[in-house]
Amino acid sequence: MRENDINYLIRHIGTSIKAIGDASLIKRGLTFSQMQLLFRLDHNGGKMSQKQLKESLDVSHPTIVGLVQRLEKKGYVKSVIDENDKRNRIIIESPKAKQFKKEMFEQFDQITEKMFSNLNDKEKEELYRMLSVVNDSLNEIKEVKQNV
Amino acid sequence: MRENDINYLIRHIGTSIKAIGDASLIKRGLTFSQMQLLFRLDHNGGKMSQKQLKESLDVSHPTIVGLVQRLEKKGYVKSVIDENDKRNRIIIESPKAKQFKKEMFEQFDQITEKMFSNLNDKEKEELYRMLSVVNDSLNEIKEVKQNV
DNA sequence: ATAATTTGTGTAGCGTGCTACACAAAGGTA
DNA sequence: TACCTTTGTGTAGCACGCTACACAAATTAT
Repeated sequence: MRENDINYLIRHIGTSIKAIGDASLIKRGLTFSQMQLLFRLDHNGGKMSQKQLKESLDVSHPTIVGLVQRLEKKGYVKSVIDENDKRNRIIIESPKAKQFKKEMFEQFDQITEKMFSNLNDKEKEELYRMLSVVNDSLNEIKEVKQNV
Repeated sequence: MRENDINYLIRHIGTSIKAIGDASLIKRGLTFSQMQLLFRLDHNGGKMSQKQLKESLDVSHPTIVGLVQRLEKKGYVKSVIDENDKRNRIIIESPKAKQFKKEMFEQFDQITEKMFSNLNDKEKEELYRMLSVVNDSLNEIKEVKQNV
């Protein structure tokens, strides 16, 4: 076992998670990444600035712009300029999102639960802990690179 | 902790691995995914069919086509039609790849090692084991979906 | 008050993953 | 032999990551 085997596996799992998530959301015209955004938005009261969303999901700002634009086009989200600070774009859960969110989120939980069903609770905790350690290391590495 | 926190983390780590890998390979004009392909190719004697590569990396065939085309354009790989079976495309390590591979692979090992340096050997083994379990579950889920 | 900087966003363009469609080569069947 | 199926590739087109560049609004400094 080499370290590269782990990162190959992580990347491969990431792709699979996305594929399975996308497949089970296709009926609603949503993708896994779009669902993650709606999830965060809802758990923050259904109203966040684009900047907050970017930080919550930890992606680049062009990525957020794309996600929001596609969600808005499909009517899951409305976006308006903040009149108090016109640099800010405020993203708001649409009535359509509110209407479907209960069943959407339940379905989503079911899927994600199934993905890890072959690990027991203790293992899941341990997996989460180790992944957090790795994630922190990677963030440090990225910061160092930025300072060079 | 919820299952979705794990898959968020996995996807986020995957993105970070790619970003760090890409950044450290940019001097050679390579990406992390391209490097993974060169790695597999080299460990299989420097000569594989495109089909074999696709299966080894477990990606779709259009993905392999893209990777190979970009690597060939940069001279890291040569691709020829198999005269015995003209459906097959054979991918061959170029002299340039052979020349640089020792230092490239050493550098690559260093980077990947650093990513998991905050876990001890036992933890790495355990992480690898649990990820393998999850990966197997996901492959099963994907197969079921295909049969529907 | 004016100029310089910071902040938040948008666009362009690329790599890499995917599915869907198309096609030629090879193999199997009538 | 002629037809049908399988196999391996290739292309089109999309989503979603990213960096680099651009710009207006807000803030800070002179």
